[in-house]
This record gives sequence, C-alpha cells and structure tokens, in this order.
Amino acid sequence: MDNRAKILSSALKLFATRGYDAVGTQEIVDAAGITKPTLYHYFGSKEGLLTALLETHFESLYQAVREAATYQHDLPLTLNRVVLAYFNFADKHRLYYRLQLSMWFAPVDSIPFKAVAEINQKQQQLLEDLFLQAANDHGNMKGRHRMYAATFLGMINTYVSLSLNGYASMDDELVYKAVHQFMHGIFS
Amino acid sequence: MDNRAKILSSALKLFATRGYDAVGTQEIVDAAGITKPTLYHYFGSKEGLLTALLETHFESLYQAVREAATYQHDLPLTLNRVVLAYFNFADKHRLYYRLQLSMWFAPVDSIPFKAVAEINQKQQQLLEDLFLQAANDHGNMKGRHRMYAATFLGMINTYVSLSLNGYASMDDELVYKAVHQFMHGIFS
DNA sequence: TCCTTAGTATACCGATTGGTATACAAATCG
DNA sequence: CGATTTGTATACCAATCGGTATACTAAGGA
Repeated sequence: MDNRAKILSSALKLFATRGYDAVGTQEIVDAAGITKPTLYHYFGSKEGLLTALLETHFESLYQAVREAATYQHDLPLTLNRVVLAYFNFADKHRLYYRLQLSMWFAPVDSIPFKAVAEINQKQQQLLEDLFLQAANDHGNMKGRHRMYAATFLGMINTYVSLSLNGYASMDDELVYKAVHQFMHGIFS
Repeated sequence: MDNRAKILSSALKLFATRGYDAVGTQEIVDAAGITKPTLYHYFGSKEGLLTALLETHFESLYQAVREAATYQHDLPLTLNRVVLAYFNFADKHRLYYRLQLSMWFAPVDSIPFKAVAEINQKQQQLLEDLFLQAANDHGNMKGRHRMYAATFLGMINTYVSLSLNGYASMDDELVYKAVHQFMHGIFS
C-alpha cells in the first residue's frame, strides 16, 4: 500500500467513526504513518481528501446500482436487484457506507454536505429514471417518480443503518422484506 | 430574551446550518452578543450546550408524538396522527428539526451522536409500542414491530427532509401519501 | 447595612487547527 | 551523465480551539 492509499485508509476510518470536522489532519497523517506535506501533496486540502475519498469508493456503488436499476418491465425484480446491490456494497464497504450515510443529512452549509451533494443527486437520478419508466407500465404510479425515488432510497438507507449497527443482517430475506414492504405495505 | 436564550438561539442556528464540530464557541458568543464565560456559566461546556439544546426542544416533540401514538384499535388513524405530529413539529421548529436530522446518522463515536442517542431511542420506543399493540389486531404484523418502527420513522424523516429542502410541503396531502404508502405500498 | 450569590467581562491558557516554506532524496528522462 | 520531476520530512506559520482565573457589578436576603 503506497502512501496515498495509506492516507485514504486512515482518513476513511477516522471520518467514518468520528466525523470530518472532528478529525484533524495531524491525526490522519499520524495514523497513516506519514507527515502533512505528503497529504497535501496528494490531496491539496483536507476537503480535497474528503472528495477523493468519495470519488474513490462511490464509483463502484454507482455502477452496481446503475446496472441493477435497468428496467425490463418487471418492477419487483428490478427493485430486488437494486436493494441487493446496495446491501452487497454496504456490506463489503461498511466503513465507507457509514461515512456516506453520516453525510446524507449533514447541515446544508457544511463541507461534508457539499461534498456529498453530487453523490446524492446521482443516486436520486438513477432511481427517478427507474420509476419514471415503470410508471409507463403502472399507470397509477404516474407523476410520483421523485417521491418514490426519495422514499425508496430512504428505506434502503434505514435498513442499511439498522444492519450496520447490528439490528439486522443484509441477507436475501431482508432484501425481500424491504422490497415487499415498499411495494405492498405492511398489511400483506 | 435573556442571555441564556440568546446563546441557545445562536447555537441552534449555527449548529443546524454548519454542524456542531464546525462551529466554535467564540462564534456562538459573538452571534449572541455576549462573551465566553457567560456561555460556560449556563452550560458548563460546548457539549452541555448541545445537550441543553436538544432537551429544550425535544420534549414538546416527544409529548406530541406520545399523544398521537396512543393506539385505539385503528392503526391507519393513529399513523396519520403520528405523521401529522411530526410534520407540525418539524414545520414549526424547522431549524431544530434540521439539527436533529443532521445528528440522526452521525458517526457513532462523535459527540453529536452520543447526544442524540437517547432521543432516537425514545422515538423508536414510542413507535415500537404502537406497532406491538397493533400486532394484536393484525396477526400478520407480529414480530416485526422493531422493523416497522424503524422504517416508519425513516420514512417520516425522509419526507420531512424533502420538505425542509423545498421538494414537498408538509400538508395534509403529504400526510395521507406517507401513511398510505407505508400501509399499502406503491401499487395501490 | 452586610453578605452571599448570580451573572458578566477582560484577559489569558496550552493545545490544536489547516496549511506551507524549505530542503533533500529518489526516481525518471533526455 | 545531468536535469527535471515526484515524493517526503523538518520545522514552522498565524489563527483558532475549548476552556478558565480573576475581578467586577447587580441583586436579594438577613
């Protein structure tokens, strides 16, 4: 692992568990076993480090969700795939997903929120497109694709958060439960 | 408005928009028009100020939700009341709800998370009790009260967040939509 | 009136903040 | 080989961090 990777790894661990603003650059470089000029050589600023962290990890989540979210006239199947994609990713990159989750509702004028805004928007867009297409096959869904996208992602993040904190496990059963509840509610 | 109230007000605005760790005590006292010893006289520490902020505002949310969540063998009605209670509160105390929301998924080892943990637990407990009682009338809900509570609160917070950012408005229609989706899913 | 208490300001504390000027070493390239 | 680029450390910067010692004022009770 080269120094750049060491810095990313240390920063991920610290940001995800204590928060961006609560962790100083000195602590990061100490944990990485290097010094500050090296950090600033690779990332330019503390904010640049955070951005690089998101760019490094988000791309693979984005690709996975994008593939899962291609609509083929079977909404239940597609939603299952999307939830599965999120669960697989979050389970494989637990620390990173913790970080992304902690930035999801960050204060609007904070650095973390600005850094994560594009990521949130890209996820929202993928899901909006999906529900927009699905509305062609399910007339009663028309005009609600934005709400569906937001609440679906909200539900996924709720389940992931429960799992990351040990109150559930991201297995096939939870995927089924999540999708079923989203589609049919709690009464069936 | 006395000095204590001035400090609480300034701190709320700053914490909610920029985040607890990103705002220094000096900035808070400057905004309040007083000096540091006054802040430490009333709150003891920066963390104590945050705690006082939560205690000051959460109680009225808790009372409102507790009344709304008393089950009388009509789950749809009760859920409507709960969502309405949240919307009314969040709309009346927008800044505070932004703060509470930003701390909801805060990193586990951060001060904000520890400060908000009890609040999260109390809300979860209210909703768990509700779904536990409801499960007596709806057999197919049995054993899922924890999940229902978590996802219901997750959905409420998703809707509130959308509204606080201007993508929806917390009116009766949104209450109906939220409850309907939670109970019957998206297909009806 | 005297004493105590609450509240507030001035001025300061050591530690840490994000960030950098300088120098040097290793690798790369012509 | 010599020159240039990349990477890294030492040592430092002004500014800010959370917090406080001291002194003062105003108010209330005995």
